[in-house]
Amino acid sequence: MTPEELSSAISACLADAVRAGEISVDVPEEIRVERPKNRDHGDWATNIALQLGKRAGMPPRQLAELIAGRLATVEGVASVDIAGPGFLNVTLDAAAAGALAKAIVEAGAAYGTNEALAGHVINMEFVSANPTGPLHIGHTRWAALGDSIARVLRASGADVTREYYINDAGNQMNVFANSVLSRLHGRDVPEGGYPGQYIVDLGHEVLSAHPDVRELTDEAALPIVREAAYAAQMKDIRATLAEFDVTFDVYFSEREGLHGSGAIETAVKRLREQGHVFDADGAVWLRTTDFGDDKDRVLIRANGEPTYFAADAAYYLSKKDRGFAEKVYLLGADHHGYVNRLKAIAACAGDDPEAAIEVLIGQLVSVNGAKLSKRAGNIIELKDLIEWLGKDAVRYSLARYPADSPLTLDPELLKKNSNENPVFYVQYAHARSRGAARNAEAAGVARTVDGTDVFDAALLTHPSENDLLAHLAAYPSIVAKSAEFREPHRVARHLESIASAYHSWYDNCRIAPQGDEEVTDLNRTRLWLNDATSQVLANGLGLLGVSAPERM
RNA sequence: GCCCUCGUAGCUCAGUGGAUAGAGCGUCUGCCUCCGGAGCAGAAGGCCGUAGGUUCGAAUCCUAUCGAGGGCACCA
Repeated sequence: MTPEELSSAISACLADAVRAGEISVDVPEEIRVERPKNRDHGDWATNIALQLGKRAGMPPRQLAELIAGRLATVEGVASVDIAGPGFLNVTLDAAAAGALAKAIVEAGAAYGTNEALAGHVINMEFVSANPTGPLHIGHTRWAALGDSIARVLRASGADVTREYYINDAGNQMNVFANSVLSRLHGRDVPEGGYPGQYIVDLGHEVLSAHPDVRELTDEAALPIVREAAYAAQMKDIRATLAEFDVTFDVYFSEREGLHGSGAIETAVKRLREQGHVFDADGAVWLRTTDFGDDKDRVLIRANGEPTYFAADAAYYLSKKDRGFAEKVYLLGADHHGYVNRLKAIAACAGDDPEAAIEVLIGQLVSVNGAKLSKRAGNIIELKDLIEWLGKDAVRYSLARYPADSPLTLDPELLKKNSNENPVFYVQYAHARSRGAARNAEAAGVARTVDGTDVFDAALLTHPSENDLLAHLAAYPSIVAKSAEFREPHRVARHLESIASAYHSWYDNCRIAPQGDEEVTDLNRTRLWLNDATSQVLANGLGLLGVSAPERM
């Protein structure tokens, strides 16, 4: 019996009591069932009686008794106790709890997926680093978390598109091109240009593609250099993201998608039709103050050039037109002033901003003692971070904390291949369970005998088995919560609990027989539980973009 | 000035109304003739920034205050 099944069983008990006229209260849709910290409080506990007591006009303990009496008769429930002011503490039959092990193995990679967000069509925009330089530490947190959030949302049934917005329009591209051009001629970077050795390297790349570019006048060379350097830089960014196991479904070019296609002009026109555009001081404005912004924003400058804000508006409409009802923006803490403007755009476009736009703000992350990249001009490059600490360690340590907490990573810890390092602790649990399975197989233990599954859940009676099963049982609801709150760290933390429960179980319960002992059904049943643990760890690590090694 | 985020163990951080506030690291004590000791079992360590409020119950919600970081462009 899973916590979800127990939850609906309690719900049914309540509904039954209502039908019988013993209480009068609205039965909540979802009843939270939690794993109590104290083992004396049973396998699962709920405070539903405390919550409903007031509404039902009945002392919580009395309400708890109505539920407990019914719940105790449910198949798989061994006992129900009422504790304290009205907590319900439920203990399951070993067989009812243990059946889960087989169910997990049979579900495989699908265990933990759910349909809570089915029907949601979500666009997630993140990273969106400018194509004028390499990815650095400022991009890593959202790269890791954004990708994991997308995976968790998909695991909950959502239709997610990961999008990277390329700021390839505007003056910065010419500044970038001028920097590369200067370096390629051996000159210093002009005032306000981009520093860093990588600009020189880009120059070399441009030269190998266009050997004669140095013969041209600067004016003639500039567009060639710009396009070649831009392409080379984007290639570098994509390669780094690939190394980080982060993939995007869409790379959206501002230049092609908005400026080249006339989308900005169209967007201004559409917003004007909605009645929120006005002209003043020679410029074209959007009246965002109608929707909570603290000042109106310029769309088209007095000189006729569209602002960055106009591009934002057009980009919003592009997402809307492409069918994304929900648009998620993952931004750094330095962009929070942007949120109201963004929502005002949605409102001006006639959408409900709260439903259409979700902005997640991430605090910056720092790494103690990280080497600054001379190549890229004294920043910490993501590429270097991956090479230094390893992709798994970087991704896991970022996924382990919620985005809004300021974070300082300790590289000395991350480099350790031991239990001091949480990523290795979890990966090791997986590798160990695979090793245990190999060992069991060598000892003649198999989950099936003559084509028939051998599994007797009632044999899983050890307290550590009960504990491990409960942690495995909670996994799907952790994934669902993780998707609901956009917080993959919940998955990471739970995997650590599972790893701990597994190690403890491993220490207490042998899977393979010892010495000359016969292989028993207990060995076979435990192999199911072992393999179920491997499966859940692998599924969870997969959501975090971290590998689940067979051996370490 | 206005706005946002964060103050929890020595350190890095979980914990979005429930039972004795948790994990990892660090410190201390035990456990390897037997499936991976990259492990397990245990100990010590807390005025949950501070002060009020809400209620059966608050680290959690509200108000104030102190501290840290960030934001308030016809820049991109």
